[in-house]
Amino acid sequence: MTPDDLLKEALESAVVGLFGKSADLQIQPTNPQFEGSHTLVCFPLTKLSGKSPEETGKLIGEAVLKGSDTVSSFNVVKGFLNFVLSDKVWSSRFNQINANPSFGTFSPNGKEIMVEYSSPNTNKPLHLGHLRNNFLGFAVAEIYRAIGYKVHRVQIINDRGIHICKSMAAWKLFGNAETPASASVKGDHLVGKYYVLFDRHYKEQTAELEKSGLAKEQAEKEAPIMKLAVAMLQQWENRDPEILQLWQTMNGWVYEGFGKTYERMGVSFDKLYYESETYLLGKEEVLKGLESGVFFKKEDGSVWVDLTADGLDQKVLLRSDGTSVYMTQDIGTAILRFRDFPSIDGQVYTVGNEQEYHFKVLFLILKKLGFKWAEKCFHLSYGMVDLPTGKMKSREGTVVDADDLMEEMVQAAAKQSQELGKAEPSEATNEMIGLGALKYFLLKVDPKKRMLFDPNESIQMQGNTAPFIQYTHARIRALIRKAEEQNLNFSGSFSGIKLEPGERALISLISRYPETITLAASGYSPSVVANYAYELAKEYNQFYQTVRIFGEQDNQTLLFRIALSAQTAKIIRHAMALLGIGCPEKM
RNA sequence: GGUCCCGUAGCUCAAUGGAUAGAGCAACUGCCUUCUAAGCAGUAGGUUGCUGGUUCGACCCCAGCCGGGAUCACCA
Repeated sequence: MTPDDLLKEALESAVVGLFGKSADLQIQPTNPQFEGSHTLVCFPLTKLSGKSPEETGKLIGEAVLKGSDTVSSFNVVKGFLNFVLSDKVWSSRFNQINANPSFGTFSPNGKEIMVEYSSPNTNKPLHLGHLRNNFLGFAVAEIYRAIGYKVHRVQIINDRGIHICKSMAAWKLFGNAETPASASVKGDHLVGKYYVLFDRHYKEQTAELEKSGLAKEQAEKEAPIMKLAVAMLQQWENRDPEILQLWQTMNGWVYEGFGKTYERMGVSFDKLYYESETYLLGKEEVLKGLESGVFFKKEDGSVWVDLTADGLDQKVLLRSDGTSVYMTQDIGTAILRFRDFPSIDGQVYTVGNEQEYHFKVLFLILKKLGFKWAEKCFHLSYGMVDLPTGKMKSREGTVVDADDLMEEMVQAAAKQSQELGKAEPSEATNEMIGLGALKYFLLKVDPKKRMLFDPNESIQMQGNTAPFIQYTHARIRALIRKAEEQNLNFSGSFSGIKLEPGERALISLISRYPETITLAASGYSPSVVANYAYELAKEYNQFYQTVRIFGEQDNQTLLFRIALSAQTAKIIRHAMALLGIGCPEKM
């Protein structure tokens, strides 16, 4: 039984004993400025007791103190009844946790979930926004795995469409057969270069056409380079061998580049879906829906869904020329996924909040098509990452490149280590610290909130950051090494230890770790885990700084403190791993 | 204009309807002969955008305003 359960039981019997019937008891963690760990809010009980909140609290407190040995003392402040639980309760809880090597992970619950993240276009390298997306999706997947789900990590790769044709067009015109090898550039960056080049020429051409008297809309259509890209898209749909070849080659470059980026990021996928392989299925399903009357056709041949009755708009699903749009292929992809994994209990789409409307429509369409699993689909919508200069715009060159940023973070970590005079910081350690700082920075904020990334200030290693937490872990590991050198055996259980307030607080925090993971999972919010890890590290540092562990004379207490430290390090490592962040042994 | 999200210390962020709204950064003051100072302790910093309402109790729920953002394409 956890301390929570013990107290709840004691409280329930006290309330029944005092007032003759049970009531809903509101127990919450005690505000740190008061003594105790658990607080009963007494206001709701005044109706039952017929007394003031203070008196009610006092009555209940006395009854609990007499009726059980769970509580060692209590105090009442206003209507709040604060309990100090007995050391016996805490140390037995600690023994329980200590004896459970898999504390924090739940046994398999037989459920399956699919988490989609990343899902980039294949025409340019990954940027800061993708980093938030990937870290978020990866962490949510890890958190669900921790609570017992079987997790399928997937992405849909937007490998076809006008965007890649733009890069292809520019490469064909100006590339001189350049390859990543010949240019010594990562493939995704090379393809991105031509995407930018396309845009530059496109702008020049439309400007000239406008000067010669064309309307803006007309000029945009008539620009020769755009006409080339559109022609390539049509050739692609007609399976033109030469175009397919070029398309495959350039996508191949991108995949190779992405692969390196993902590897450094520490994310991976169990299965990849490609738009080029799902869009036709989507088209089929839309045509089926047309037959069954879910959709309708306009005079020009385009196919639409009418969602006005649901408070939404009409939405095009097939263009008048029969080609599919984004929505079409998303319908296909969703159906394919539930075909591939019929027993999944949920599908999470990690996609920015600018697509909220899109997913609302998608899920509604799937429901209208009669797929019961439509309600299992969830859009994990997250806010944009803004720069001090405003929104990132790839066309204006204000994007923060993922590869560059990761490299900068690792360099910054190396520099920091050097300035602090750390001994022999290994490359692996710098990598863990630099990337850890970046991941933590992006994950500690509630996903649905927009966040600001200031390149000058965000590379920070003190305070509420991953390096702070990692450092706490490394310090504990140093303690453990010392204990092992001295052949101290700190496994096993402890009793009769007189606990310091900081030790009680630590055990209490550790004890709440499993429910923290559950909370993070149900809210799809790794920030809950991040904030917990920070709280735990902070609490431990206070303990570390007030108690001299190896200076302790009592052997049992010494061993207990080492065991408590070891347990803290273990949970820090576990929690950080859920965020995709490693913890070095030394730093 | 319709729909949705956000507004908390100078800055970046916390706070299952509960106590005197908390951290970090930046500023200032202390603490390394000690288990790692990427640390700890302290000072200062607030009308939680505004106005009402519900409640014993509201940053949180409701209504209205103000400010910021997203979205409403035969784009993705």
